[in-house]
Amino acid sequence: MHWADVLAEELLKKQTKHVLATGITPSGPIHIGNMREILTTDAVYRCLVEKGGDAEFIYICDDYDPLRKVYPHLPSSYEQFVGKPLSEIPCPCGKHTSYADHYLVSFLGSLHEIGVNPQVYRASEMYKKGEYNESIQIALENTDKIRTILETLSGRQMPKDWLPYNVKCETCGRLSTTHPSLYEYPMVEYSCDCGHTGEVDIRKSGQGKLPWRVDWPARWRMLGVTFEPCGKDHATVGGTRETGAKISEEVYRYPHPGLLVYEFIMLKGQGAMHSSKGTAVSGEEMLKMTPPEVLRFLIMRNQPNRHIVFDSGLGLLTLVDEYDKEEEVYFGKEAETKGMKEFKKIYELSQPYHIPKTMPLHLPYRHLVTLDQIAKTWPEVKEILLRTGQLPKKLKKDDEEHLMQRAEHVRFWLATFAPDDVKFEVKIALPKIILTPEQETVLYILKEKIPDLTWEPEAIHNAIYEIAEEKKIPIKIAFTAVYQVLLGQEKGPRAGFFLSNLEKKFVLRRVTEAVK
RNA sequence: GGGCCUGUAGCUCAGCUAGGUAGAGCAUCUGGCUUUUAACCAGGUGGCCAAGGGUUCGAAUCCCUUCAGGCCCGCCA
Repeated sequence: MHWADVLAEELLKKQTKHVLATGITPSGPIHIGNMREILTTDAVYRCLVEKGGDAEFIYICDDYDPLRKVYPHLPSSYEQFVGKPLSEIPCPCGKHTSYADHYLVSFLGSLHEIGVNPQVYRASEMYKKGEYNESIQIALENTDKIRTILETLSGRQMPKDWLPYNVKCETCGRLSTTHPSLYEYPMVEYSCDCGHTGEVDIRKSGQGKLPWRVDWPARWRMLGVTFEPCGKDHATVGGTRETGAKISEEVYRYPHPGLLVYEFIMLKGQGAMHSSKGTAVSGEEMLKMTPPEVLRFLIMRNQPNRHIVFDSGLGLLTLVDEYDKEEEVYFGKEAETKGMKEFKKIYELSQPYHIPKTMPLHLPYRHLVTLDQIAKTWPEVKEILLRTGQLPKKLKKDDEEHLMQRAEHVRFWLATFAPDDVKFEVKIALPKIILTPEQETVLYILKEKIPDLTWEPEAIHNAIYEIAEEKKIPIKIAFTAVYQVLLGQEKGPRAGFFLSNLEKKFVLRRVTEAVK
């Protein structure tokens, strides 16, 4: 059984109604770990629904969290906002209502693209609407109990006058610089590093927030959460997962949800990825270089508790090939290979939206890598494909959209993470090169031959090969001559195939020019 | 120190949430075809499944111990 089915069945054994939650702080661009969290939840959600469960998938945007620091992606002027809730900081681009919204909007866009559409809750609104008020009161009244839990489980010492409540300073608007000193229902006294001292009435909403370790269990009860994945960093002994579960049961009297721990996604050769440290590959980039169904595939085929190594180099092409193979197996075009597990379910879960009724048109992904470099836009790529008969004349709309989307992902990859040895550029004019006499001979004969050649990969390749053989010129020299003239470099994509994708007229003109 | 993950062919890994004759891709070798670049097809070579113990008729798979590597342990996926 697929892991998501196993999890769904475990949940259904307890009850049929479920709320699956995921919470992500919009403090910066989405990163790769967010992708895993959200897709893991989505997988369980889909399985629950499929099995007749009454499931709800919610995403809680932690936009009431304070800005921790000036992240690498922010201008230094954001120093002044450190400590303020993300929902009350201006948008970096000026187009959104707040800092949090800026990232939330693009985050939701990303989610939509990978086929995840949860119900969105904003922590800032929940606090301001007073939905947290009761939880805040319960927390404050159980201060000692919470302190004991945190101190015994996590082993850290809390300050003497610590309260499970972070006041938002009425003067400077910061959450992280205040020090609550005394709670006496309904007032909390506090002082702030800005010099202000005062007190807030917890019956009024939006005056402060619960610290993360308390906030998390509080919302489980408020929203009836029954399942929520969390990263391995929370899963350590004494971590938020453990304290949260205990606070949930002992303070909020709510059975803690299933807290699935998932492993991190590592970047090949670079270890785990971190938003705060500035990542080598951001989630945004990962999304732009990996077709959505392939990104889902990567997550779905791996058990959550196993780490994933993402290779943004040539490994990405292999991943896409593996996905295509899986698709062929799913549609019965390829035999299932031994050790291929749960391919049916994995394929279905990999679809952002609908499962295709018939197999989508396949074009080797590597092929697109070449074509994208010959032609600059999709219509041109399409034209080549049609001219060379690599696409049926009557291209289905779905297939075209799919191919076009893949071509775009390839283009992004080429511009960013593709290794140099797959890159080339067809030069608009004859590059400044010095040809050896042997190469000139090859090109001269080739020029004579081209007009009568059928413009097909094999014919072209054979023609070049025959010239070399006839003139006793090493094959390699013959091929480099062709690459020199067109690309200005010694290597390139497989020659026959490559030239057949270029226009015959163009090649003839270039070769003629080169031997003039 | 603690937690989790990993250790299977030369390399990258699947198989371990159904215990039942060890799998794929790449590399290599042979042939098709003296065919550059990660070319294509057919076939071959190649593994004491990290080590040791246990459960079992039977273990890569379950349990225990050990060794090695990775990640995490204020906030962070």
